[in-house]
Amino acid sequence: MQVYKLTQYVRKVCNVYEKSLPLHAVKTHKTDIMEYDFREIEQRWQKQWRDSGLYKVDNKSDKPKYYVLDMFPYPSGAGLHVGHPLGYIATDIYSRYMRLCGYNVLHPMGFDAYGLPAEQYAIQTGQHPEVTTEKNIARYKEQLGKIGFCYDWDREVRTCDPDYYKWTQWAFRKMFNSFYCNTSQKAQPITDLIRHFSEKGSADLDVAQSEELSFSAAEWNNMSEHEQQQVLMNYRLAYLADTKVNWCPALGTVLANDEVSEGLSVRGGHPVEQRVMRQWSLRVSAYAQRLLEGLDRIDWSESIKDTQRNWIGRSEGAEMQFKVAGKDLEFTIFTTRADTVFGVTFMVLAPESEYVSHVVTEDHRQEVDEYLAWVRRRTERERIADRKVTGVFTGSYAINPLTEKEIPIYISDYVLAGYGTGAIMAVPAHDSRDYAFARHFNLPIIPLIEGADVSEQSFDAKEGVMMNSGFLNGMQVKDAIAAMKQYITEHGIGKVKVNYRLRDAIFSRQRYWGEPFPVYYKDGMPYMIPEECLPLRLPEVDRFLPTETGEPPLGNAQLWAWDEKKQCVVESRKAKTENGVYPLELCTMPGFAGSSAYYLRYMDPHNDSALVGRQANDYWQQVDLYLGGSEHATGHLIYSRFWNKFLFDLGLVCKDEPYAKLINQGMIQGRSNFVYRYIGEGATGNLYVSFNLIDQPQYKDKVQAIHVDVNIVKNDVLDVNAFRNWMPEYKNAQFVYSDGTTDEDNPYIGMPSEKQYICGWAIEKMSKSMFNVVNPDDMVERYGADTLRLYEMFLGPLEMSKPWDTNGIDGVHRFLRKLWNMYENITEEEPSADELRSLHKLIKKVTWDIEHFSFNTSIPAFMIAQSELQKCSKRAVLEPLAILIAPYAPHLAEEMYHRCGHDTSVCDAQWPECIEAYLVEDTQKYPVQFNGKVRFTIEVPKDMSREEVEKTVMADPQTDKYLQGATPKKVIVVPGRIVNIVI
RNA sequence: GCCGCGAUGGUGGAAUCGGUAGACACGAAGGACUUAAAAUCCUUUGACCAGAAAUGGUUGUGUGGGUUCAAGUCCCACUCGCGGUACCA
Repeated sequence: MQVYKLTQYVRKVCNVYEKSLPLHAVKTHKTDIMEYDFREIEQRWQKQWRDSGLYKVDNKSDKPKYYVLDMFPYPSGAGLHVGHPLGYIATDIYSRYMRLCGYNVLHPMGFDAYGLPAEQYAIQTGQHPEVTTEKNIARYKEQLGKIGFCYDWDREVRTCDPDYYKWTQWAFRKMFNSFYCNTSQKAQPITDLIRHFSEKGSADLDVAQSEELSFSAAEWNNMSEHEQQQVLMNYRLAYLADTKVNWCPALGTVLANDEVSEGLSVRGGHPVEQRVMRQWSLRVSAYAQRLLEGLDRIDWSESIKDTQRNWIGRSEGAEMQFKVAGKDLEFTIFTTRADTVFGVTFMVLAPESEYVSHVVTEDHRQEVDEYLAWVRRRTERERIADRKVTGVFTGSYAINPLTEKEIPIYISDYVLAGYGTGAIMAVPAHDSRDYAFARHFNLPIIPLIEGADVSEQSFDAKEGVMMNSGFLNGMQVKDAIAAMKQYITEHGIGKVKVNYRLRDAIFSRQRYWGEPFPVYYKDGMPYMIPEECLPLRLPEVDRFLPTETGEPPLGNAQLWAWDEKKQCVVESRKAKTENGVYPLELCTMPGFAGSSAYYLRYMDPHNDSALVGRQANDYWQQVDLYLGGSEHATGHLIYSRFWNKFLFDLGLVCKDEPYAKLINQGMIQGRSNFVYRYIGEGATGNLYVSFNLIDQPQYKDKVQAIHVDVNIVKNDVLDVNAFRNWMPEYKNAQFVYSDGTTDEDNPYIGMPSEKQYICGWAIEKMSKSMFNVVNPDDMVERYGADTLRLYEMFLGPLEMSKPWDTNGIDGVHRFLRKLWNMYENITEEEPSADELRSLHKLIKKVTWDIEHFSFNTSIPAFMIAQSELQKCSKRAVLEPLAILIAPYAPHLAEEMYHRCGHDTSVCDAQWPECIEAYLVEDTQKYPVQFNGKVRFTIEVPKDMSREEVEKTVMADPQTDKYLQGATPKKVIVVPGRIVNIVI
């Protein structure tokens, strides 16, 4: 008895062990059918493709071009999980399909290799970020390589490669030397502006600028070089300015708006505070209107276009001047509700507004200073979390230009310095924020729209008939806005103005691992390193932390000064001692610098005289299909469009939009599993209750859910031994199994028994901390790349988020094996009509699916065709079938195609054409409905007329049964579809 | 709050033009093969009701209305979930 149980135990342990082995390794040998040895097949073909350069792409071809791009991955230390390749598989399918359709397809891959995580890791471990980055990239490439993508690796780019960042620096230099002309609506060389200044000063100028300056030509010409440079900074597209920035103390750097979410850094979740610092910025706002208009001409999802429209935030309104009572001072506000001027009962300035110091009266100074200090102390996060009304009276009054009444001027942080003019006219009756403020400070609220009840809340809608508004009374809101705009323009009180929410991008990072700026400082004034000296290489530092004096990490570099004469980098200390040697910029560029134009570099990756050669750019034009996550909507996808438009203005690229079509893939979520630790009375912390029991009275609310590694759970059944071995704290775990028995009822502790421990589950983000990460390598190892590719697509629609559950993968693996078995003995027989119908049905379906990016629906179509053609071994069917599946399962397809007698790659075959004639069936099935309910179906000849179908149905004996003697009111026959009899 | 997306069996999902809802796959149950297990194959599988069975019926796509001969699909109102964004004047 004992002996028997022991052998049984040994066997079961072996089985558990075998489960983790590749399928083919445990398969018994079968002699009747050939084995699907996916490992051998995949490795052989991957080598063959590599050796033959099958995926090398040429910039010259008679074929039409097609450019497919995946979003630039950041090579993280964690490697890829199964969610990452989803989009890459989709684009790979599309690329292979387009190649089969006769296109010259560019499908490159590279790495966004600069970034915070590698540097944080360097700070912690002292390892150079270059070393870890190199290692991570190698790992990524290995993982990607196993999945069988058709990337042309000769075109790989890395943002941290000097040959690459040379062009990032080069573009920055160009931006520095450009300004944006509003009249021509494009970037122009700064030399044009200098000429204008020397001829006309600031007159007749309509350009993008930080602030409005006014000077004559004479004044300009009398300025020192230093002063002129200072003025020019107001117009450059890459400019240095004191800006209110998001400072993240934990990361020791400034972050862009899109890198901050709810007051925390997106990377790492550290608190962020506001600070004023001298930073490089890119004048993205100059392009706001073009970025907005461009959206109408590109094929992107409506949701991402909407996100960008909101981010750009165009609003049409008016700027108006308000005089300050008793002072020779007026200030400007921006409003979209010019119609509400008669209801303005107070004014509000942003705490940072430059007007503040001018309007504060002596007796209010202390109170105001205290308030300003308090506002400054608050972090961004506190401000968002705590929305209570705060503010302070300045002691001054403004004069309403229409009512001539005096109204108090307040300061409050609900008015933002960075938007409009940093000052507003408050209309409490029709703006909820002004309303809350007015209520708090007991300020008057004057309703301006008939029927609006403002006793409880403001009436914010832009509709209704005006009242209490002088000459506007009786007008509709829309008309009143127009009328008021005209009035203020004519009376010189203000002007019509369009405002954008989009702000300039802060471009400096106080970090090491990024592109160095090609900039040195002469008397604090920045100068560009000559173009021919690029790239300016990232120097070595001995530590990656800020210097003792608080300078960025590059301050630690020994070799980091510019010798203007020798035109080279020299020892940092010489900047203090030698003439003609100047300090170099210590900040580096942000993450989006290197990813803004990478798609252009892929077109011509080895060109050392241009970012992209004219010919290469003319050939590839722009990205035809871009696929990636929607999280880049307000970051990369705006910057990249901006960067491209700038290069377009300079005549360096031929298209003003980089990505013609954009698809956002959904996220692959994790499916987490849980065990339930008993924490009730007498708990030892060692007892785990099966999921199906946790609602029973003795366990209810007495268990604690704990994440368990999904890799030791199958179909929600826990491998209890693997669990005990998983972590030391679970070594002595005891279980209450699904049938209520415990380990004590099962004397052989440690023996896998029939008793099952059922785990709970939840759909969560795929992450290490949830123990739900599934690795693509493991999937390739166990099932093969082709199975993984198919299963990733099979999971659901590309654009939708969906959970990963490894359990379903067996189904597609079985399908591939069955498909493979059809190719054993291929014959030259003529296919039957049925076989041709199955094949051409499939051709039609798969072609439609790929063209509509509906990859998930193709897999069932293949499965159905496989089962219909199970017995077919005819080359005339099997060969096109191999081509059809080639985009999805390239290794297997290659093998099958060669078995059909070819010695060239299936990649260069021709996509089969659907011949409609084969699809035609001679009969047609009609579901017959009575009052919309299907009762039976009839089968009639295909070409039967509507009348005859009706006659046939009415003559059918089953019809009498459902009519029950009644006469039909109406019989609807939809040819080829349905019959509905209305009684 | 605002904007966008979504909701279909135990699970992932299908239904592409308003025309047989639940294809395909997983899971589950039962069976065959096997000393045994794995693998493989076969059958059943939305729910409910009737029947020994064949089968027949009712109900059913987040909720409530509507349009239509016919609605998962179109219209109106709402609920919940996910993502983005937030004093943007």
